[in-house]
Amino acid sequence: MAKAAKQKTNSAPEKTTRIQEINRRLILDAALDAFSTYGFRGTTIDQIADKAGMSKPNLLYYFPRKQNIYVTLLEETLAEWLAPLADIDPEGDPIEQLRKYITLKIKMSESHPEASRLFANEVLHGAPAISDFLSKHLKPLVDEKAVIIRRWVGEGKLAPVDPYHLIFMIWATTQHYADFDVQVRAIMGSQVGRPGFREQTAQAVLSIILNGIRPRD
Amino acid sequence: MAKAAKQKTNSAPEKTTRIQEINRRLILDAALDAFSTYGFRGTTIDQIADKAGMSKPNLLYYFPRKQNIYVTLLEETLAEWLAPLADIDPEGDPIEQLRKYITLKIKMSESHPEASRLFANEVLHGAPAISDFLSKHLKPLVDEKAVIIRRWVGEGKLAPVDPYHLIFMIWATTQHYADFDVQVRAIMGSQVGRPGFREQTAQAVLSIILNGIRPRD
DNA sequence: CTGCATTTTGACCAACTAGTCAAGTTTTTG
DNA sequence: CAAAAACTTGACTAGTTGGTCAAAATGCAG
Repeated sequence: MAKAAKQKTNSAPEKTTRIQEINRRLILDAALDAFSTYGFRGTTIDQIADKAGMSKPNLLYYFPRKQNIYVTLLEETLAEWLAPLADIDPEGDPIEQLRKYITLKIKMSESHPEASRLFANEVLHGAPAISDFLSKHLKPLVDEKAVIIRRWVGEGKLAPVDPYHLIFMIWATTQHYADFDVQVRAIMGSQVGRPGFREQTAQAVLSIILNGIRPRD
Repeated sequence: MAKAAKQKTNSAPEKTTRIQEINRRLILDAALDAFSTYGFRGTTIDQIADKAGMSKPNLLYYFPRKQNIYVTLLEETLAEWLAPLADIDPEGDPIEQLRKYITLKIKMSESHPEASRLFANEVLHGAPAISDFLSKHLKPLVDEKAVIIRRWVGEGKLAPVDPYHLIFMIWATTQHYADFDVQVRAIMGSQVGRPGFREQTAQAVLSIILNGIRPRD
């Protein structure tokens, strides 16, 4: 949807200039910061323009509507955010695959908390901009992985567990550290910033979930 | 903070009339609905007044500022929301106590999803209105329960687990079903509404977490 | 270096929104 | 039942915000 700047011709090519590339990036970075902190309604175009170091009309030259910036950001983010799930290998060792997945998600939660918050905010408010994406891309992917997990359970490689709830639990737990960062900090204080905190978190989460789904006799 | 309507005298008593009681309730109910769906900035006073069936100036007669409604709601909600954690019995059986806690949280997530979303939204945006509450009330409570859990671990009644991360995991997982309801529905479809879904959820969550922290030899 | 396309911006507007106010209506109370 | 208190509202204001526009500045191909 996000139409770029005006072009010489009205045909397909959509060539982007050097300046366009730079400025669109500046805008998107600034917008991610703002949207993830204040939400869509709580963010003004002026704020984004300021942060991006340009005038409001100039920003609107690249993204004619505020909504365009928001949707572009979500689209950009979602693919990347879901990649690790797609990477779960049906032929790998179940516990090992899930360990890798959880570890990666915790890393992402630490390195891109704004992306997590942007997404959380959108879903929290009913996902008006991405409900299509959820049903057309997310659901099939999860369904696919659920089949694999269910097979693993059938083969006795995992304790009997509902695959969907397991995936929700992994999402909820890992993203909690990004989305509820303020609360985590209020409770754990200075520990949060310290080096090694992520490893400690990963250790605790992995220990509970993996032991929770390890096959028992 | 939330000052009630004008009173006869300017002394302490703060007596509330029948009408005040009814109307404040109408306003707060309408506001919870709106704030939890659209967030603070996304909700207008007119919206709340409409939903509550009164004029905007009349609403402002009861809550002179939009902020007042919001803060009152958060305060009202938080105490109730935290009660189950406070109820964990240091002398009870660890697994049983945690089972009860998790079950209760999942029930609340289903019966009061708006409250969960209101809170999630506030924390997601940096908890500007309740950071005091977090450090002055939530932290001490969690610290207190962490000591208990740590003792349980020491006594060999639970597998070695960091109490804070365990509590975060319980919060994250249970509240996920309220906060990310749209996503859960997009993926699990019609199952979500069906009777027994909550029991199925509770079963899955309990199974993973409790087995994850059950003492191992 | 010249002419055209691209980029940038100050000034502006219309819609929206939190909050005010004075004048009315209803409820309570002595 | 009359006066006082409590409640209700239409009309309004001031500030904010998304978006427009025409004109100026800059970049770039030949």
